[in-house]
Amino acid sequence: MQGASRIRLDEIDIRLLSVLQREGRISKTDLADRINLSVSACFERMQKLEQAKLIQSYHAVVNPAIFGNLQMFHAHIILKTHRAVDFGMFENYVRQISMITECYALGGGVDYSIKVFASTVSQYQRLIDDMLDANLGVDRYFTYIVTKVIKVRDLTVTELQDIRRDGDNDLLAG
Amino acid sequence: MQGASRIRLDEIDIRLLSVLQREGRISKTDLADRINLSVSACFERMQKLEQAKLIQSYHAVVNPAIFGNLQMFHAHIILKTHRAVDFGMFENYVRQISMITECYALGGGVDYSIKVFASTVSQYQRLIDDMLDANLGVDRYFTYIVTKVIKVRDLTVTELQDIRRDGDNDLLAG
DNA sequence: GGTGAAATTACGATGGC
DNA sequence: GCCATCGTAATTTCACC
Repeated sequence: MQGASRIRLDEIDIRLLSVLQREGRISKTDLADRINLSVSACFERMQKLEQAKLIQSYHAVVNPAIFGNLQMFHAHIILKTHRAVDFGMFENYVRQISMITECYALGGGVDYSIKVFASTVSQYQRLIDDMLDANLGVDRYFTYIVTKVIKVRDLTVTELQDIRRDGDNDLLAG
Repeated sequence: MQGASRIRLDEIDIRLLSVLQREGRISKTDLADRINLSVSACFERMQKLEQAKLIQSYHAVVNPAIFGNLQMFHAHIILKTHRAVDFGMFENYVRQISMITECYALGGGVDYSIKVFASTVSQYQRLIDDMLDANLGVDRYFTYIVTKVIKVRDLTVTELQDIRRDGDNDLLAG
């Protein structure tokens, strides 16, 4: 964590963050009401949280099916060689492909996991073929087509707090 | 897609969505400036897009390291039996576990992929052990610890448009 | 660090093009 | 479908506690 941790968060800050996480465009007046604070006090806290980058950004969520539904794919990827330069090349490649929305390096036998969005299976396969043709040293890949989305969400601040508390207990007990 | 597709989107709508996707808390006045529209015209379009649920929600992104960094895990899960009731039980279980932030049903040999956040490996393992103890009919599971996040982003409206266009070309050519 | 009131600016409805 | 106006409401500053 960067300079972010320099701020002490009290209950009010947590509630402020919780509300903004769920209602990113709520007016400051309504927000102040919600957390039982005067508008100006609320405003100052909000500014402080933004400046400290504890609030990183605000976004509208646009219906992803706006131009028709897309198919989601997961893939696991294993490289031929495992030097820093090999990883670097692969990572730079995926960063520039917009259809690849997520990429993680994994511990164990698989090097990378990627999430891909495409209109069709053949469009996805074209992306994979292009990747294989790009001399990135991909040894093997495994495609997992997503047949159903059961759950997708971000952790709320309350959940972050709960997980951390529970994890700390774990250390004491273990 | 629901009733959402009943609206024809022009260039101005796309730009409006693009701006709000990146700057979810921009004032309507600034938004209007940005897309070269009067405030009232901009306001009307924005309302229309919200009512049509093309804009689904607004959110503040809170620094997830606010209480210290969490470790991310991916897991693949295979059930013993594959009746609708087996899938239903598993899916209801993961829906109520907040540390599991994503869950997808996959085609092929693996039934489910989940994304889990935990403070420590042992906290993660406790979640898995609890899952195994819950009589969900889990046959096997594979844990993939995330060692590095290369990329995480949502698709922009422009990218959604591009993917769709490219996918349509694909159908014509193939 | 919190409040309340004042000046500035944004919002959202309405009527006209 | 876009623009201009206008009363109302929200925003942001500031002096004070």
